[in-house]
This record gives sequence, C-alpha cells and structure tokens, in this order.
Amino acid sequence: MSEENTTERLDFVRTIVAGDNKTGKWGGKVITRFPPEPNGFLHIGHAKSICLNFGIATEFSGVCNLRFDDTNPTKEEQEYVDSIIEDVKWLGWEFGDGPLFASDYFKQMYDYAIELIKKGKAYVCDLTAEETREYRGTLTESGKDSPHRDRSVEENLDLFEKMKKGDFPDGSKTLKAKIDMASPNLNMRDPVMYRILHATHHRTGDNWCVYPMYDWAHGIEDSIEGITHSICTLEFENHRPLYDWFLDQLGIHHPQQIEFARLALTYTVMSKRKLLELVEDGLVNGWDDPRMPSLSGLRRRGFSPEAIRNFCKTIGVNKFNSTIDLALLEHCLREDLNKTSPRVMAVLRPLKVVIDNYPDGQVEELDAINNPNDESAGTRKVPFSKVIYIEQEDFMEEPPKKFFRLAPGREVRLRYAYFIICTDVVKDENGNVVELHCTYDPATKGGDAPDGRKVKATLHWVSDEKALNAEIRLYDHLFTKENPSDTKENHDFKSNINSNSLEVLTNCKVEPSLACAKPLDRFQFERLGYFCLDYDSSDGKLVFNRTAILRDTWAKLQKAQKKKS
RNA sequence: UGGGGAAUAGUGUAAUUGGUAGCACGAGUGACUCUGAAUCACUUAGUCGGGGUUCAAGUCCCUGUUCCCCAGCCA
Repeated sequence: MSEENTTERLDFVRTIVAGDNKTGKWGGKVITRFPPEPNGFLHIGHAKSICLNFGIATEFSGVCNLRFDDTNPTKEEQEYVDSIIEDVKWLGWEFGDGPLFASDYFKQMYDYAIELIKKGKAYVCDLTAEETREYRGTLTESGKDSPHRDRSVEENLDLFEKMKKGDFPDGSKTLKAKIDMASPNLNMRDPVMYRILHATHHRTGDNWCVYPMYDWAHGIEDSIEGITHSICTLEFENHRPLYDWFLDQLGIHHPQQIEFARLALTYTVMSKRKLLELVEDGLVNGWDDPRMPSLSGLRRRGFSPEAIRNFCKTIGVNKFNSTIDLALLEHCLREDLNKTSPRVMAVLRPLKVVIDNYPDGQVEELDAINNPNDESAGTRKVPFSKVIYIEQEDFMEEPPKKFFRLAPGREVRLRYAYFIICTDVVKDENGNVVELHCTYDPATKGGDAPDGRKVKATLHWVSDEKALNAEIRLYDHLFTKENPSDTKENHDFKSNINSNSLEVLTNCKVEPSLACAKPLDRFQFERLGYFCLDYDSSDGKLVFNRTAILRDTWAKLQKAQKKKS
C-alpha cells in the first residue's frame, strides 16, 4: 500500500484484510474472488462487489479470481458467461489466469462428498422435496430426523454412486449433511448437498446427474483456489456456520467469509428477477436499455468505467442496508465526463435563425475549444453561416426577470462566433415562433467585443449549411418514486414505472465534426449535457443517448418559481 | 413468539478504540465565467430512545425501540 493509502481510512472489510496481513494469518497473501452465477446480466450492484473484491486484491498486492458459480445447469447459459466476462473487463479489472469455473471442481467435490459419507457425516435421503420441508420444522419449532438418516456407510456409498450415474429420477433422492435437525439455524438442519438433475450443463455436458448445492460447493471452490477472504452479501450471514462446518469436516484450507450489504439505489430496482420482468414485459428495450442499471445498459447510456469505479469507492461498504441517492452516481459520472468529454454543439429542438446582414452563401470556419478542462484536447473548426439553429428554449418573446437569453431587441453571444441582436419574430398561424431574424456584429468575431461590452448569455448553435441531422434519446428515471417498491395495495413495483422515462427527438441538429463519431463515443453537448453515440447509428444516421444533463441553475430557478405560484 | 445481523445531518460514509463528531452528495448563498456547466468560498443539518460508569461516552455497562435476513432439491 502506498503511503497515501495508509492514512486513508479503511472500511471494515479492508480493516480485516489489513489486520490479517499484519498478523500473518495467511502468510501475507490476499486472494479474493468474484463468484457470479451465470444466470443473468451484471448490474451496478455487482459492480460494488467486483470493485470490492478486485480492489482489495489490487491494493494488497493479491489476486482476485473471476469464478463462475455454475452449479445449476437448469438456469445457467454460456451467453451469460460471455457477457459477465465482457462487463468485468470493461470495468477495467484483470483476472490473471482467465475465468475459473466451479464446474471444473465437480470431481473434487464428489470425492469430498464420499469422504464425508465415510465419516458418517452425510447420507442419502429418499424424502421428497415436500417431505424435506416438513421434516425441517419451522423458525420456532425444531425439525425431525429423516428416516434415512442412519443408513450404513456402505449403503450410502452405493446409493450416491447410483445417483451420480443417473439410476434415479430427478428429485427422488438427495445427499444430505448429517448435522442437527434441532439447530435454531435452519441451514444446519441436514442441508442438501447434492440433488439429482438429469440436465445438460453448459460446460460439462451430460457427465453428471448430480449437482452440488451452493453451500456445499462454495466453500470447496474457495478452498481449492486458496481464497483468503470470501466476501459475500449479508443474506449469507446465516450460511456462514455451514460454510465453516463443511470446511472443518474436510479439514481443508478454510477461508474467512465476510458479509457486506448489497447496493440499493433510488429510482431503480436491482434484483435480477425484477430487472428480468422489465425486459420481458417490454417496459424497457432489453437488458442493455440505457435506462437499465445493468452494466451493459449503463455502458450504452454513456457511463465510463472510471465513473462507476469511483462511485463504488465513494459509497463505501458496510453491514447494514442503505439506499444510495442516484444523485451520487450522477455526480461521479459528471465528475469523470467533465474531465474527459470533448465539447461539441448540438441543438435538440431547433429554432431557425436568419442573420439578415450576414453575406448569402458565406461559410466561415471558426475555432472552438474541445475541452476547457483539458488543454491537450486542442481545438476544432465549426462552420458558421447565414442561417443557423438555436435551441427553442433559448428564446422568449416576453422574457421573465431572470431570463438572460435571447429576446426581441436583446443581444447575446453565439458561442465562438458573434454577438447577435434579435430584430424580428416570425410566427405560424397558431402563434408559435417558427423563425427569428437577427443582425450580427462583425466586430465580435470569435465571441469577443472589441469595445468591451458584455452580454448576459452565450448560446450554442449549429449552422444550417453544414448541420448533421440526428436522433437523440432523452432518458429520465425509470421509476417515479425513489423507492419503486413503495406501492399501493395490490400493486407491484411496475405500477411506479415512469412512463416518460424515454423521449425520442428526431429533428436534432449537430455540428459536422460528429460525422466520424463511433458508437459509445462520449461528448458534452455544450449547455445541454453528456451524450454518447448509440449502436443504432448507421451511415448517415446518427443516434445519441443522453447520458446525463448538466446542472442547470436556470431550470432550478424556473422550478422554484413554478412551485411558488 | 427461534436464530443471525444492524442503527451517526435529507442521503451515504468516517472518528487514532474513552478525548474538539469529520468528509462527500444534496440543498441554499455569493464570487467568477464565451457552457446559467465547471471551479472557488461560505451556510445548512447528525450520534435510535431511556438510564448508568467516568473529569470526559458515538465509543463501555444495563434497558427499551426500530429495521434487515433465514423454513429452495436457487445462488
């Protein structure tokens, strides 16, 4: 650890790791793992776990394994494996030897199971799933022993062998650990270690007819890999005694399980089930819909890996459930994008402006700064001509007090171009403003007035002559409530969906430099927000996603005024 | 009503293990500004309740309250 880090306060997990390093508990080694089940896509909540595990490994000169917990072939698919690998890499983490798989340890697990049977610590049980539930008892009443609990070792060995070979139908038998049916911890009431599943596994094919349960498999996986700190979420706290029990019975390398609280965010849901429901019900357009908290969705929305990693660092880690304000995620996003995004000009809702005293047919190439926060980003040329577009909301015929922008008779600056004064307003038959006439001051070329006069506003604009058309997708919170689960009776979280979370603008004008943008390229559209090019773009058709808006004091003012009246 | 966890400004998170409750986000005010952005300055607001020990308690003791997790052959 660097000197800077030693003064930094450690979260409770890192405190444990640092303490172990100090006492030499693991011989100075730190090995963690991120163990997703390949049955769905990763989301921002997983990012918290990923950054914790990979982050700790990095900070303590250790390693972190990406290991797929693929012990349930009925739910898992290669597609998910691929996307998870992509997402972890995109976040910027490296997992040395490539991805690992629990299924690679099936034989070892099987041998360990036989060892437990021989020790009289496991038995084959013929109880059905329903009977098992009955025998387990309840939270307040202890369970009762299975009638098969005292089978001989030989019989258990024989039966288990046959289970493995596929001699019995699914659900007819299980292998259970012989622990304590009276334990107040239900996980210790003879938990199932293996179930019979005649299913094809995405990696082991039809080699196995029995598959290990999580509790049995996970500790062994950790043990085999020499994991030192097995970091998982809070709901596994009740499982720790079982994790410990299996490893103790086997007498093998015994990592320390540490539990932390999973991430919750306002205005969104995080469970795989609910996310899947949004996709299947067509409430969003797939897992990578830019409104989704999935990593693929955030990526498509325009999030940078740095922003997400920084967010994960900022939120910390603890042992109690908390809900993080989405505003914090957005802050981390803007913080990074502000530093890294090239500025360009784009007009979302164009209002045509004719500059009456500008020469017909003339096009000037004006210098514009690519990133005021990064001199090395250089400059570019933007074309200016007689007809331009400005934002509709940058003009008001009857401006209220604090409105600084264009109005009849008022002078404003066009960014990097000229000062203009509005001389005339053209309306359609419904009274809507459809066109403005202005005059410009040639002496203000570039945006500065030689006489030193000031204007209160600077507007972004795009030249009609060279403008590119674009479709721009504006996104808002997926849900109308901070907590989507806060519903009326008989309604579920989907009743809180924000029906205005997507607005598609098709008549947008963007500056010509955007012609060579590639999908996922990020930009700041000046005065509007951060945007990124969507995959849906094709030659001649630009589609942008709005990643985030810029902070907007004027909008805030308006909102406050509206509230007052 | 069994067991396992947890409670610090609106939100999130620290507090050298008993010694001035700090930081970030948000909100507000002002400065600056060729982005009403960014930046900078300032302001706002907190130890779940009640007892106790102590010169001194977020921290230790007692007690109460509230919240989360567990009865898959899911992970």
